[in-house]
This record gives sequence, C-alpha cells and structure tokens, in this order.
Amino acid sequence: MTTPVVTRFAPSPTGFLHIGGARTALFNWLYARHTGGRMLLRIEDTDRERSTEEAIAAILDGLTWLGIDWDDAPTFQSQRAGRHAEIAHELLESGGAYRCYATAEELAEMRETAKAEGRPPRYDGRWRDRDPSEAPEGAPYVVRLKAPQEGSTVVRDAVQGDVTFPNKDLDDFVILRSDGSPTYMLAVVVDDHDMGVTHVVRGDDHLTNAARQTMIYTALGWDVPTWAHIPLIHGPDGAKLSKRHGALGVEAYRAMGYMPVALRNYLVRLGWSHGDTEIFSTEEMIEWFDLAQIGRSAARFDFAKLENLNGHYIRSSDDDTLLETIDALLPHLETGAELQETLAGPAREQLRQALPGLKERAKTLIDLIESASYIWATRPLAPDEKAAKILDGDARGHLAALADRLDALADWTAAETEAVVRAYAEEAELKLGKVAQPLRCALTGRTTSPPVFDVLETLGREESLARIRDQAG
RNA sequence: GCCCCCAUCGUCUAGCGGUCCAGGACGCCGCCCUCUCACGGCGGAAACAGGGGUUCGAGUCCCCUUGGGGGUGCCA
Repeated sequence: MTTPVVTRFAPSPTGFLHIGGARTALFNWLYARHTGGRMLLRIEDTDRERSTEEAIAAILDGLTWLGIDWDDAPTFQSQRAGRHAEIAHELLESGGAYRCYATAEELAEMRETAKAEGRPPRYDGRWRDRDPSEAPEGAPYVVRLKAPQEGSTVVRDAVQGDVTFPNKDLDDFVILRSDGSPTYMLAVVVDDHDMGVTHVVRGDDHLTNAARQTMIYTALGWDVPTWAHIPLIHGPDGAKLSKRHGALGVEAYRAMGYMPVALRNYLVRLGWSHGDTEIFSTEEMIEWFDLAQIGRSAARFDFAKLENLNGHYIRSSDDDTLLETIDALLPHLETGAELQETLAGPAREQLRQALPGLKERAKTLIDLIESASYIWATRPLAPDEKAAKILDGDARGHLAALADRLDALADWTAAETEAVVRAYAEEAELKLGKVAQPLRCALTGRTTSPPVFDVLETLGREESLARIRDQAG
C-alpha cells in the first residue's frame, strides 16, 4: 500500500503568475493527476508588506485560465502563523533551536568581516551554546535552528538525484523572527507537513533551501517529502527570466492571443519530454507525465515555438470552439468591449463563416481577430487609421502606385494585371504576395482578402474599384 | 569569495555503453502544391563545449578545465 500523492503549488502573491510559476503549477498538477493524488494550493503570503489581493486574484485567475485546478480550498500561510510559532517553541524546548540576541548591526559586521577575510558570510553561532541567563533583559530575539555542524545533509531529489551539502556551509538560520512571525523556511516545512504533502515539486532555486528544510524535518522527527527541483526557465538570452524577456504574467500571454492549450503544451515540453512527441492532449499529458522524464538543465523561452504551437491549435480547433475562445478573450482586450457588442449582432455569423479561411494563417487569436476586421469595419474607412491597419505604410504606397499603372491600361484583364503586378514588384524589390495579394484576390473573386475594396475606396480609386468589381463579377 | 546544479543542432529536446558518420520539433534555406499569403508535402544546412581517464567499445560512466545558472537575508 502506497501513500497517495499530495503535491502543492505554493506561490507568493507578490506579483502575477509568471511563466515559471505556471509551469511549476502545471507539473504539480500533472503529477497529482497522473498518480491519482491531490494537488493543493497554498498562498505564501508571509511577507505581508509585499503580498496583495490583486496578486492572489491574478494567480488564481491565471491557473484557471490555463485549466489547472486544485483540490480543497487554498491555504493561506499567513493564517497559520500561530501554528508556526508553536512549532518553533517546541523546537526551543527540545533543544533543536535557540534564542539569538544578535543585533542587526552585529550581523552586518559579522558578514563584513567574513567577506574581508574571504570566508563565507555565515552566522557565527555566538548564541548557540550560551546560557539563557546571559540574555539581555527584555531584548528582542530571533529563534535559530541549531543546525548540525558536522557531516552533511543529503537532499534526495527525484530530478537532481542525491545532492549533498556539507553541514558546515549551512549556518544556524532564523526560523522565527524577532516579532514572533515565522520565516519562510519554517513555514513551508510546517505547512507541507500539516497538509500531508508527499512531493515537493518546485523550482531549482530552492535546492539549497531543501537542505535547510531537511534539517528542520529532522529536528522535528518528521518524514521528509520527496523533492523534485525542476530546472528554471531562462530568457532567450540565457539569463534569468525577467520582465525584459517572457517573465510576463500569464494574463499577458492571454492578451497576446495565445490559447491556454497551446501555452500548456509549450510549457510541458520545457524540461519534460515523452520521446519525440510534441503535441499532447490533456489526457496524454496526464497519462505520460512523470518525474523521471524531467530534464536537469534550464530551458530558454522561445516565442517562435509557442507561436507555432498556437497556430497549430488555432487551425485544429473547430469553428465553434474558436468562437468561444475568442468570446472568452474579448473581456481581456482593450478594444474588447466594442467587439463584444459587434459580435452580438450579425457579424458573429459572418465571422463564423469566415473562420475556416482565416484560421489557416493566424498565429494568434489577435491575428485572427485582425484578419477578420473587414467584417465589422465601418465604411467608408477613415483613410489614415483603418487603411493603415489593413496594410502597413509601405504596402499602402505601393498599392497606390500599382493602381496608377492599372488605370493607365485601357482595358486590362486579369492576365495583364498579373503582368503589371509582377513587373512592379520586381522593380520595387518586393515580396510579390504582399502587394499583389489584395488585387489578385479581388480579380478572381476570392474573398480571402476583402480589404482590397476598402483600401481602394480609401485611396479614392473609385474607377479602379468599379473595374475590379466588374472583373470579379 | 564559498556552496550547489547544469552542459547534444540557433532554440526545445530524443539518446539511459555498442543498433548514433546522433533522431524529432520550432526557426532558417530550397523545391513542390497554388491566383497571393498561409496550410500541406518533399529536401537541405545545422549539435554531442575542451582535455584527460575507465572500457574491447563513450553523446552515454569518472575527473579536470571552460562556460552558463542558482544559492549564500529577521524575502519567498
């Protein structure tokens, strides 16, 4: 009989759910679902200064959007401070911890001397073995763990293997602050233990903490959970992910038009693999996910691949699903309200019908919406804004020049137009398609690029417009 | 500084001692399909960081170097 797996995702609500956190949550979720266990959610709001309600909402919203759910109500670490302190005092009584009266100045000095002497900056244990009677009367104190000084602590990690830390490198860290509040180190251990967490799946940056936490578990006589420290996600340049890169909240990805399935699929392949498989359904992910296949090296975030995946999911979504996805996205877009209104009318049906043709070339939902904008564009278009939206500045100029040439032909045919367009494109060293597409589509009566009418209208080419319409039948 | 981790195409990765003159995917480049773009199809360039070992045999195991990253708080 094996204990059912309990994982947890424990974000600190000091910002949004960033991409790394999202993947950590995903891995925890997949592992729990794979094993038939549970995934719990714990909000680590111990740092009252930096924790905000908005951040909590953003995190829950982000998880939900990604399709990650959790079992039971979320635990709020801040509400468990009493329990944390209780354990700290237990440790104090059992001799596993001690009171330290060193002041901030002393600590700073300690660090500086250590640095100057080329030693690692660690607490020197000055109160470790001192008699409590020596304590300054009524002075504030912190509680430090009486960490073993000899030997080593081994973190048995499901991803990293056994990682050994010499105990002499780990000092007597603080577990209870002078104001009686617990530090992260203590709080995590107590919470994970109380919540019955069996597997701690989190970022690589916590590996050293795992050693310290192991010490707490040991001092308490508790079972150490299975660790799984997953490699971090880096920016495209290999440096730690920052705002500069993709360390945006997941809501930013939503706003950029990425579908949750696509982001999830992208994320799961960052650091984890199942042979050569690239596309996973949710069921497949759950079925195949395992800690053993998680890689050990950091991965770089690559927008191009995400985009490709997104395009894949847009193409393979059926029209109704796509429509629903767009509906869900609209509230999160700046111009969404307007569009929502539009799509409540007949434009909705037009959009649905245009979708099969449109979705073939869209990389994001934003692309999709923009390429469909001819449906609800107000006519005649305001020259500068709307036209620019449809064609960029250069293309617009080229189109005008092209229209000039076409007008110069007395009675042009599709073939002639083709020739003129080709010649022009060659002279202007243009990608043929960019300029020619709208015209050619119009000539053949294709509607894949309806903007041509709008553009010609905008350019005031009434004559050209009439001809094209004629030609197109 | 000290401790820890990592290291296969530009990127994500497969590879768990021989079947690897290293496979897939994205991106890139050609060609095909085609009224354009896209989709799709076909093909191509592109990697085991370097050096020592171990072994009959190393991308795969060990060590060193180099290069990345993380940690080193009364933050989490």
